[in-house]
Amino acid sequence: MDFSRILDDIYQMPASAKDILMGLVTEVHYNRGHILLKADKIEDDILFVKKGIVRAYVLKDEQEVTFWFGLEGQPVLSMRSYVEDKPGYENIVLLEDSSFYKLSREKLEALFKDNPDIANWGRRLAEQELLRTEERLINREFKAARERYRDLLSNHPELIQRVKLGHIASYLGITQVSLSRIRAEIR
Amino acid sequence: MDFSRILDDIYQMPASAKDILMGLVTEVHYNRGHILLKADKIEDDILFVKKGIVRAYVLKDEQEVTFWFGLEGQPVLSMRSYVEDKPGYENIVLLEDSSFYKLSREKLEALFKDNPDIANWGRRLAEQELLRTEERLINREFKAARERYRDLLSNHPELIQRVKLGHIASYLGITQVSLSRIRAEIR
DNA sequence: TTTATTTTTTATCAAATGTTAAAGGAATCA
DNA sequence: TGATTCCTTTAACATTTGATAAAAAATAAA
Repeated sequence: MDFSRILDDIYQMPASAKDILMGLVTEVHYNRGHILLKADKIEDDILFVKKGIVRAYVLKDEQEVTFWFGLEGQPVLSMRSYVEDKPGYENIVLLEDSSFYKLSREKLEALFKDNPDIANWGRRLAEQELLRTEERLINREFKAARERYRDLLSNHPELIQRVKLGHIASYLGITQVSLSRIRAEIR
Repeated sequence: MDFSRILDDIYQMPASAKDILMGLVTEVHYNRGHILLKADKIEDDILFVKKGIVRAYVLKDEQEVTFWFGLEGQPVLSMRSYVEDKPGYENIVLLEDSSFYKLSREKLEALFKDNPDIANWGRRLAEQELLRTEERLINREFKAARERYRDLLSNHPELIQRVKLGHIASYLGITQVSLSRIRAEIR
């Protein structure tokens, strides 16, 4: 997915503003297993997945609790670094060899102050992530794991091919054994 | 909590921009039990709690699943109306007689386009809510109900006084009976 | 206050999920 | 190919949570 399309999907800016962001972006590539963001570190960049897939997790008594998968087109950022300029809580690791569009947080912050169109682009980015995050929260709050697995199957069937079931179970908030039972039931 | 303080806590604007928002705001008051936002309706306003407390819930097979409590100073909005101008999924009801600061979403949207300072204020509002929402999601994802109840007790002891335990149980994602068991254990 | 109503706790039993261990499959590498 | 490693499923048992009902406590109404 190209960067121009990613920008437009968030907020349609005049060409002048869009060109500034297009000029700022760089591309990076890492292999499967690379840790893109580290917990307890202030992250200086925000990224967008060009190709590949990433997994966000938090450590809980030696266990990795997965709370997000990032697919093509999605923004990857340390929320607390982005919003409060403080160390974040999440680790983000590549599940496949992946490439990203990268923006400097510092430069972006300066543009927000200077350029009203880019400020509105940043506003829409946050608003859209906010809605998605609240929807994930509510989904989790009121659908059982069984139902959320079915939703995953119908909305993101490719995810189940590309991601280990242990990670999916952790994302659903159940053990891998329970997920196996659910899968056996459905078959 | 006064509106000027609420604005400043989100983002410090020059007086000129702040005065515009101060001029736009109105105050409203409703009694306990009043339904402030209705599911499946496009909401035209966004509000901030001046005094009182509200509860957001979604209906799930005749049952109300609580996913948020709004205390003094917090923004109250239909997320999907605010972000996508579509009907929302949540109901919000007053748990006490409460008063609010109210802003027209349409006028606010126009100001975002016209006024860069207000656009940045709107950006910060969304970013801060985003961080809070993601933290709630992660908390829920990796802390057991027992631990989250303890957190509530230490972070918002007043909530447990002001809100019925049935609502708290629903917020924690457990039955009222389970919450009673947890409370009995802790004593 | 007394009575009625609502909310919270306790008890009992059933159902769902977790834990641990072992077996079966799939993928990787020499 | 065969051996090794990693991933997924299955089984057995323990623990937790839910559902339902009833008792106790708290709140509201007469």
